[in-house]
Amino acid sequence: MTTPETKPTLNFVQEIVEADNAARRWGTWPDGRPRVHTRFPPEPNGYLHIGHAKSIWLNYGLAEQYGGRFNLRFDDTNPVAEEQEYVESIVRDVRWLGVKWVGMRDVTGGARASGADAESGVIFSSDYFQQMHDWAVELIKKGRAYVCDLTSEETSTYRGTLTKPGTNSPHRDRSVEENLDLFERMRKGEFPDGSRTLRAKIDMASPNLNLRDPVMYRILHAAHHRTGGAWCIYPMYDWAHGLEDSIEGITHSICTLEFENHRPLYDWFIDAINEGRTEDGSGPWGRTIHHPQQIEFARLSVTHMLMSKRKLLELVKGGHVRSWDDPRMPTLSGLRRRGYTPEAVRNFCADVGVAKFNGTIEIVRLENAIREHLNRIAPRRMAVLRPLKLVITNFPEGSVEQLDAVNNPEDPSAGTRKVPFGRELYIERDDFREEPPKGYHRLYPGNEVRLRYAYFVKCTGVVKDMATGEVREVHCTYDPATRGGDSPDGRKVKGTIHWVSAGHAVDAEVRLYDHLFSAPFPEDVPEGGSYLANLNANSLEVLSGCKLEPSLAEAKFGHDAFGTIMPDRVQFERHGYFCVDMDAGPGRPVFNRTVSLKDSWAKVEKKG
RNA sequence: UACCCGGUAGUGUAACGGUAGCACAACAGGUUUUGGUCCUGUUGGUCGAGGUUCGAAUCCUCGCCGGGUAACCA
Repeated sequence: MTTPETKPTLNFVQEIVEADNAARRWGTWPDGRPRVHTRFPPEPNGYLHIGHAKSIWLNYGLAEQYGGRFNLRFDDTNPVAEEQEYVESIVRDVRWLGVKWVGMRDVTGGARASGADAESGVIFSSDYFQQMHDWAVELIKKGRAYVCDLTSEETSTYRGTLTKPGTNSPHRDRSVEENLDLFERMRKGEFPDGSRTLRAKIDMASPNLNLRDPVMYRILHAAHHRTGGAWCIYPMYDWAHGLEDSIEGITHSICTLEFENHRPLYDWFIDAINEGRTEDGSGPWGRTIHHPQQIEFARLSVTHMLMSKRKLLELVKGGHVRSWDDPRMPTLSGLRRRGYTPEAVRNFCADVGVAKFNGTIEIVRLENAIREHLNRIAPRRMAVLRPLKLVITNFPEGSVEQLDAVNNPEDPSAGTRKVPFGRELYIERDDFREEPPKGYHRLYPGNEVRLRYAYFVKCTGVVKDMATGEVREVHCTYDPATRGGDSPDGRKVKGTIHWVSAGHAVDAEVRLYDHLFSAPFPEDVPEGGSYLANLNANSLEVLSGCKLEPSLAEAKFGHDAFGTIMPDRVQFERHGYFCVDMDAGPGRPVFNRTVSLKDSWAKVEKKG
């Protein structure tokens, strides 16, 4: 073979995985392929956003491309923050992205799925509470953990600071027997919230604060969304997470950069459990447990957006947006309602790449991704958003023609449709000027333009409101020889504008969106300021009385088997991509603008 | 002023000791029945100083700058 080796460039995580695979570091699947097993471990305390999509794409993508497996696991170790509502929304969003997790049930053929179907295969960390508890007892017996009676304030004081070492807890040297007894009584509920903790005995002088005897269990007499009242002690993230990964046989435990300092602890806990264990189970504590590799990557940041769950919640609660799925939100439910496709979101994630540098992606990259996909798949339609009446004075009164319009120039298989044409039309207000600026190619007195897929028309005059001077109607004549938009005499026009027949137009509401935050870095605020000051007052513009070509009356939004909305998406020619909003109903069309088309004329005009 | 991690065109990401490339953005032109798409071209970069080497974005040292870390959150 003389074919040049096409070496796909790998991101640093893929490089690690490939090196591991080459060394068979994690063994093999029954089919002989090297084992790769990833997971996405959200806490069910908020809605997923575009940043989570990057993590899901990374984790699932790895499993997919290396023939591995992927788990969807809820990290539900804190009963006070977590709710079933979030579980449902997260499952829906992960499914929407096109991910297949181990044990996932697919429902097709128009069947209606149940809640159990939706969550089949989904894992909950809380299912491992008993195992985690047993391992904690083991660490106590090994002298690696102790019950501490310090209050949270005292614990914090004893921990020291970034520059000063901590001090040992006075309870650090309790006997194994006493620790066992106390921990058992913690579990049985004998002590009030916050009165005691189980801590790992590591090193109060470590420069890594995570290693200064971290808390493994806290007492919380709170009902858990899954386990109810079964437990009143709950494991902390650092203790729980590696164990969850271990139990599931996760090979690469991928998380974001801020967990880099936690990796030594992740490793310490598993090593502590493995102390006294052997591969063949001959050790005093039995068989070694699996020890995954934690890998950290840079989380996604996008200009004009916010990813903080807390702030997103504030936007919803504070009424700055309508809901979690407000089309201006960076949530996956918001993007979906806005008209984004899972393909575009995935392409965007692939496009921005994976590295350890904490940067910020320009939002145009996201907009570019959805334009690129919708350009290929969205049917074209004509819609007049800000209507102005156009009267063709030499067109026979009462006559209607059906003209052929191409559905998608990028996709010949999409075919054509008929669009009705008559003497009175609507055109865009912006497509007519009494006094055209330099370089203006659209309609103005004396100028000839093409009505897309229809005829050449020449502007002959205007009708104005006597009182206000506002243009009420534009009058023109048409050239019957140019039917379809071609001139037999070879005469050219500079402009082509869209139109809708006044007698056939469908009235609609159209919602135009702009960045939720006008500042590229909304969180950059002066001392004492709030990111809320960076909200864009014009992020939503609602237009009513828009005129749509009649075929658009049939546009609707549907649902998949799990109830997730699947809106129809179209391009309004010369405007942008739009989708049907879930507020639409029979006889009440409502469209969201997903993203506008690029507009080089607007750029020119702005410059003057 | 402790520890950890980073720093390549405006933005993001490649180059793994051997020609600094790609995408988006910007700019210029071409095609066009969407001022869209598509095509062509242009501008523009290795944080700094030393060192190792025939050769350094890459390895070493020292600076500089940025991020993370002191929840009984994850």
